[in-house]
Amino acid sequence: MKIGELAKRTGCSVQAIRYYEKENLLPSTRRSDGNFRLYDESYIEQLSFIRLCRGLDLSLSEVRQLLSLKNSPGADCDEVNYMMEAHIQQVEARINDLMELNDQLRALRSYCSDQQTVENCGILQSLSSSVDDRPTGDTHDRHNGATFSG
Amino acid sequence: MKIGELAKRTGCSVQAIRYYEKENLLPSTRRSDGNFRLYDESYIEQLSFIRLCRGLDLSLSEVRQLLSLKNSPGADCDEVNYMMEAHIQQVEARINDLMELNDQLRALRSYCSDQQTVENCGILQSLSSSVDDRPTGDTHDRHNGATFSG
DNA sequence: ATTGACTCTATAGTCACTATAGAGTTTAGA
DNA sequence: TCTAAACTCTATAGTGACTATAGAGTCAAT
Ligand SMILES: [Zn+2]
Ligand SMILES: [Zn+2]
Ligand SMILES: [Zn+2]
Ligand SMILES: [Zn+2]
Repeated sequence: MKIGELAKRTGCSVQAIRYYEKENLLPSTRRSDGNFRLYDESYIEQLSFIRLCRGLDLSLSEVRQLLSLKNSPGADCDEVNYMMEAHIQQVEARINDLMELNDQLRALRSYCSDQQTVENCGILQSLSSSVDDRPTGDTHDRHNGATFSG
Repeated sequence: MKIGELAKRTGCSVQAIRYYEKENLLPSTRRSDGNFRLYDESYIEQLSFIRLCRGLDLSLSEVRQLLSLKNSPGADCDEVNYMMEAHIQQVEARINDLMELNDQLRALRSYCSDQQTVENCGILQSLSSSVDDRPTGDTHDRHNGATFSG
């Protein structure tokens, strides 16, 4: 099976598959005479595993860890648990952030009644007012927003 | 006031301020003899406005729109409302996605009881199983994930 | 032989910045 | 006055997980 068929059967894009290979999430395949990648059925499962993890918002680096654990069946699964726990907590923190954000947005929206001019718009007025009792911001970090210092 | 002081007083990084200028969210300033940017007090408010919007997860392009509306006080504020509405809906959709995701993650976590080997880990087993009745994924799009076709 | 569909690599772009290099400027103290 | 520290400047590369594109090659059918 060539890459296009694999893409179609897994719902991935062709470029994503090549990207996963480059990032060592999928092992390199043999190639045809014309240098086309040739996949066997096992790749469907492997790629589906990755897709599933991505659907759970796991980062590629987390998926890489899971894959490497999958390949050491004797190890115990502390690491899996630890990662899942950390991931869940991140997701929950993000949910809390967003819900707080949502409250603020709704409050803001309520400041604007119908058909006013921008000049009198409560939304813009509120956004332009002083910011003293607001949180410091930066609470809405992305999943892997590490500060890389090397 | 030089850029460092503005940064300190607003909680922005120096680079972010320069970035906002480059992206036309902040007007260019006059410069000192040595080509340093010089800001007056009004920039504190302007930058705070931007920060506040960003704290609400508004994209820079949305902030740009708000700023340009702020500068046409006679216009009516339909556009503000429309944008806020769309933004709120995006945030709420994202919250719903994440809550569904969270349920899945918690279910997954419950499959692993204490101290098992990877081989027997319910989490990995579940992730490796077939994917038939799962959603198609790609529901967790980022804020501005437009497909630019130009 | 040619068309069209597919594939290849390499590269640039997305977003909102951060980090760095290498240069110049200003300020304080010796 | 010299110098060192602290600051600023521009320009460029990097972040994540891809998408989009260019320009070339491959393959099957006509
Ligand atoms: Zn995670
Ligand atoms: Zn209004
Ligand atoms: Zn928005
Ligand atoms: Zn387990």
